[in-house]
Amino acid sequence: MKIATYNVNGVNGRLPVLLRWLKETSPHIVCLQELKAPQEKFPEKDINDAGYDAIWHGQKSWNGVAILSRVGKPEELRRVLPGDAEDTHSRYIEATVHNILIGCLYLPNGNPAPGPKFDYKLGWFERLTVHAKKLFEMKQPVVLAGDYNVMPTELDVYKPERWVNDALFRPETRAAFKKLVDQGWTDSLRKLHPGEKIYTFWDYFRDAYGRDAGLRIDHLLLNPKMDKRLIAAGVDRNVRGWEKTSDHAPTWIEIKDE
DNA sequence: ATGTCCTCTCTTAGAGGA
Repeated sequence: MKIATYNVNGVNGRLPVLLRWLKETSPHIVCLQELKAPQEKFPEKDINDAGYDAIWHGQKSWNGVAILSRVGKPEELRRVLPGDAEDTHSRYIEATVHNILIGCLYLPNGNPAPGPKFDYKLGWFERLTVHAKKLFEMKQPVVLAGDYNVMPTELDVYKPERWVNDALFRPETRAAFKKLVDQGWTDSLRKLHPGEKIYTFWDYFRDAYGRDAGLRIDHLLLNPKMDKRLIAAGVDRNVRGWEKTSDHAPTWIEIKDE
């Protein structure tokens, strides 16, 4: 079974790309981020016609997350990350799918740093870490998938020295990611491809994709129950080369069926 | 500083976000 995460950068503007990718690769469960669509403008019919059930949490203009499944309708558990009643961004949705707990997240970008946006990012990260601790301790297999807006190590950036002051790579951000992973989570792509240069995002600027000036910022973290079933992991980087494509590429894991 | 692409609006150009 294949579980994927994909920051689509506008689910309606990107619909042909999304549908083509779903058709060509047939992932069983998909986490989407950056829908950039209000709740009522999610293309539910097209998604259903492609063979997927979906739940989503939209927002006008920005953010927005969804979980798609062709192995049973996602049973929604929550659509807000706990810990801040004032937080109105739609950046988290969680469901049980096929007896797997799926957390789909879109962590704040945080630029410019330092500043209020960076503070919001670190605060969100802390709330995620608190919530993840509870999920980690569950008996069920758990996947925390999404756009973390973090390059965990220098290996995950085409030119680390250029990014040290950026919110995606500052020491505080990397430390926050490490604190989360150190609860015991498996960084699935890195586990199966240690030492390998893998990117999931290439800027639209200056032909970043053509130059392979990329970043690895989309991650699938697994608890031990899920890690045991991990078979393969990768990035559909060719999708980044399609017309009218997102700046992210779909990132996925393959797991053993039980 | 810049580059590009998305969405929305006091809309067909500019702002905000990434």
